[in-house]
Order: sequence, then C-alpha cells, then structure tokens
Amino acid sequence: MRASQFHLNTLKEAPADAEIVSQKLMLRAGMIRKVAAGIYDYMPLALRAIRKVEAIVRDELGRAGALEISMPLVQPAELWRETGRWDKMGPEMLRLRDRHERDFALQPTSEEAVTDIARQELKSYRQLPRNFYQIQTKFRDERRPRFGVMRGREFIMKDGYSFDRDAEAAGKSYDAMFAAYRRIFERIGLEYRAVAADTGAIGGDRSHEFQVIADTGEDAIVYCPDSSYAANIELAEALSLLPARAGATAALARMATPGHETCEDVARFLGAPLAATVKSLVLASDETGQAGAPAIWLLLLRGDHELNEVKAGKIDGLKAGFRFATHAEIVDRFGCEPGYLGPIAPQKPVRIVADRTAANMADFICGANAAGYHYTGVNWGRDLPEPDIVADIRNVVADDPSPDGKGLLAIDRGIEVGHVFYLGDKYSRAMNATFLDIDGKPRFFEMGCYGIGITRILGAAIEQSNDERGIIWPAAIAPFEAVICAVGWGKSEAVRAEARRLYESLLAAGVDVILDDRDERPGVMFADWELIGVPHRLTVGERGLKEGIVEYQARRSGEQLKLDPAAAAGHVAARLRERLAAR
RNA sequence: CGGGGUGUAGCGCAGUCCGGUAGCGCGCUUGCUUUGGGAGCAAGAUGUCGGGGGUUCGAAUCCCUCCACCCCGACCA
Repeated sequence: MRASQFHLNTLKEAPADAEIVSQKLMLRAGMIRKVAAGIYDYMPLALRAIRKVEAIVRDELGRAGALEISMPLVQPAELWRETGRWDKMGPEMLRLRDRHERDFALQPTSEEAVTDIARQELKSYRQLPRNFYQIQTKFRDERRPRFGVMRGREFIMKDGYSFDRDAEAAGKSYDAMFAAYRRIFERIGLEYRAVAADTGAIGGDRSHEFQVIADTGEDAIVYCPDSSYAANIELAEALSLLPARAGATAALARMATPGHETCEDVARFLGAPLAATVKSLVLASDETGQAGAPAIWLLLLRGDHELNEVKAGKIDGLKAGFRFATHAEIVDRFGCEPGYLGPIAPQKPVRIVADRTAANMADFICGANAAGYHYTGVNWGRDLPEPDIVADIRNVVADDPSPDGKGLLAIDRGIEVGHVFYLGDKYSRAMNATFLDIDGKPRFFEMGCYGIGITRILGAAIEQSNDERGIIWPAAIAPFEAVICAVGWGKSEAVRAEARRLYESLLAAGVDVILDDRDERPGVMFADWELIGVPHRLTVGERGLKEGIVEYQARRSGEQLKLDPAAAAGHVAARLRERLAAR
C-alpha cells in the first residue's frame, strides 16, 4: 500500500467528548468516526486491524473444529418469544416492525437463532459435537454507551455455540474453546488473564472471562500470585477474616453519635478502627412477604467492606431479584432514619444476613435504631440473636486470603474481551431442540456459548499499550506492520528509487508495509505513523543514503538502528518472525 | 430513566450576560519560499450559529418548544 493512495486523516486534537485514551487515539488517528451515540464508522485503518483480529480468530476456531456461519441481523420476535427473552431482554434489545407490523429485533446475541438451526439440522448424535460461530454486527441499546468502541451500541462480535450429546461432551467442547481462546489472545499479543466468572442461573463452574489487563478496565479481577486462582470480583470467594468469633470483653453501651451517620464518621468520632464497625444495608426483595408487602432484609458487613450484589442475589429469598429499600420502608421497619440502623431490636422483624466476617466479630459497633445513637461492645448471642443467615456477601479486597489457601489475593483492572460459558440445556429445552441419541430417544442438546468482542479488542489493545505519541499496536493486529518514510520523495530520485526497492523487498518478504510517498515533511510523517502506531519504521532520506544506510525505529521501544539498505527488509521481517516464534 | 451540562466551519474554541454585517487556532485550496520531528509568507474557500416557533426595525444572543450529544447516578451479557 502506498500512503498517497490510502486514506489518512489524523487530528492534532481529539473531539471534546472523547473520554478515554483509546477513544481519543482512535479518533485522532482517523480510525473511527462517531455517527451517533455508541455507533461508529470504521475507516480503512480500523478495518485493517479488525480484519487481522478476525483472521486470527477464524484460524484458531477453524483449528478447534468450529464452523463459520452467518445468522440474520434482523431476527423474528417468535424466536425470542420461544425462550421468553422477547420480554426478558428489556429495552437493551432494539425492536422494529416491518411493513406488515410484524415484530423483529436486531440481534444482541444469537442463542435462539442458532438453537433453531440445531433443532432442524442436527438430527442424530452422529452429527455431534457441532460448533457453529459467526463474526457479526451486534446491536445492544445500552442505556449509556461510552468509551468509544469499548462500550458501543453497535459492535462486532464473534459468537459461537457448541452442541453436544451430554454434559461430559459439552465439557470437552468447553475446554477446547477455552484452549482456543488462549491461543487467540496470545497470538494477538495481549496481556490477559482468564478468570472464573459468575454462572448465574446455569450454575456450575464453567464460565470464564478473558480479561485484558488495563488500569482503565471496568472490571475488577482477582487473582492469587502464588497459585492459579483467578476470578472476577463478582465471583471471587471472600473468606472470613476472623477464623473464629472471639469472646465478648466489653459491655454493651449506647453512645450518643449525633450527626455521625457513616461507618467512617462513627469510627472516627468514637476513636475506634473502621474494622470494629458493622454497616447495615437494607434491601427489599421482589418476592413479596406477608400481606403482599415486599420482604425487607438487613445485610450486615464489616465497616470497611463492600456489598457484592451478585453474591447477595444467590441467597434464598433474594434470588428473584432485590433492590435497595426505600426511605419509607426503612423508617417503617426500623422506626429510625438511615444512618443509625442496626440489627438490635428493629421496630418490626426483618431477615438478617451477616457476612462471614461480620458474623465472627465481637465487641463491635453498630447503629442503635434511634437517631443519633450507636451501640458499642455489641456481641452476637449476648446482645442480639444469631443472624438468620451467614453468607459470603462482600467483595474481596487486596490481601484477603486466597480461597484455595495458597496466599493472598491481588486485584487488577481488566477489560472483558472474551467469555466462554456452559449453557446446559437452557435454550434447547426452551426451544424443544432435540436429537436422536444412540438409544433412539430424543435428548436436548447440551450447549455452550463463546463470545469475543472483536471491536472491543482494538480498544483494549490501545488501553493496554500507548504513549504520549499515540497508539502502540501489537504487530499481529497493527493496521500495517511497517512503514517506509521517504524523506524528500518529491525532489530526490535516489530516495524514490531506494524507497521503492525497499518497499518491494518488504512485500516479497511477506511484510504488510505502507510506503509513505506523500512528499510530506519528515516531522509530519513521523508524527502520523507514531500516532497510528505502526510497529516498525524505516526512513529513507538523502542524508542516510549518503552514508549508505537507511534508518530503523521500533515504535514500542524507540530503539533506533542504522541499517545496510540491502539488509533492511530482512531485518524487519526477522523482527516480525521473532514475535511469532516467541510465543 | 433521574440530575447536570453542551450544541457556532472537518477538529478545538471565542462571541450569548448587555440584540446591531460570523470570529480565532488547527486543518483545507492556490502561489512562492522552505525541506530530517506536526514549516514560513501571501491570497482564498468553507457556517441553514442543532431544528421549529415567538418577541423585535433587527436574534448566535431574549422567550417557548423539540432534538442531538456529553457528564454523574441508577441499570446492565
């Protein structure tokens, strides 16, 4: 490719509404253009990177035995009604009507469509396992799209689905996809972690997210440096920090704490450590209690801990959904304003759930259910009944003990770029998708689903790797692997001749190279290609040619070399091969 | 969806309070000069001032209304 025939449009300043670095750099590099909230044009540079990601995904999935198909972007409502998701999906699914007033949705994912394929195409156990995938535009009408391609409404996703005879075979399909995902992210050249994730209603332990490590990630990922333990914070098990409950040493005392409503405030006011306090959170469950009123729950956590809502949602009685209680509900149950709530003698009974750590605390501080008062020296059993339920309901924090008992936990930020998930027969059962097994009986398919956010990978790669000059692409997905900057293209026949020769030899060596023949000043060329993030740069100019050299510069390290022109193409090709061999 | 904010040239912004011929920087076009880290000089082009309605002799500016976008929150495979 020659720059004079390519489309480049770099900006010195990013649009004011761009928020995070990947979004700013992609806009400045002219890769994407915003068309509407969360909806972008992918310009030639971006599409080249996208195609490279897709090529790696196709190659590895093909190797793993998956078959590419394409399902419709516009899907009939009937399909979604079969599984109940037409109603369950909510406004995130964009719906539309055709001229006959029939309902359709833009696919946010394709379990229904692929299960429909399976029930018609896969008749026999002899056809299993089968794994279909597509790389397709998805639409999810996010309430708040942001961060450019990281959380767009329209985006490109690889979604794959496996069909197996039984759970054991499905486990093998899952493991094969897990291994393929590892190869994919390694080939792309991202620093990532595969973490255990929440399985929701499906249950089991077969759900993993592939998280690209980046400080700007929206997810918190927990891992143990001394073992293989890694999990999304939504799932990561929090052990009790107190192995057993210590005996009471203090007497119960009612302290005036006017105006001190948070645990931090109360601890400071009473001169006690934050870890001696217990915080009270009031929830209302959607399962109605007596007389049709929502059941009210009191959740107790140590003052320095945070509620994990995913974990809370696994408690019997909260599984159907919950919300934070309203002010009126709180006052009705506790006879007291929020800020002074506690588990001791609320006005009306509530279900009390204590976190594992809170349940082992002794001599603790909590609200007295009277405005302006807290209790100190509170002890379970002596001052109030044992909690109704003790459960893990908090987020782990750094330096918590690892649940596998092998050290302390650390926390990183991550960007989710892939997810593998065992579905069981959730969709096959809902859609009556069966095959005939060896015994002649129909059985529901055991399914798995496997997603990769193709466009999100671009954003994640940039978040992970950039500097003040711009993007630093991993070579495997860079729009171009190398650029030749021809300094003085317009006036020097020698420069033109050498640049063309170099260009041809790089092409012959299989390097995806662009020749910058725009006759721009060197500063303009260098700034453009550094912003765009091309990993390898060769500069040909009269100055170097007089010395008998061309210059090489590596984008990531900044390393500069003077190379014999005859060896330059080989040098770049060798560097690109090294990267592949290193994996 | 609740709260806040912003819409002026491709991008970044001023002008709005206090109504009176539409501005600046970057980018773009042409010419000359320059030529190894986003060149200089000169001459240009580009605006339904987000849309509609109103007030006024006159509206980017004041009023009403709609829309879009952004931020915070809530929500969320």
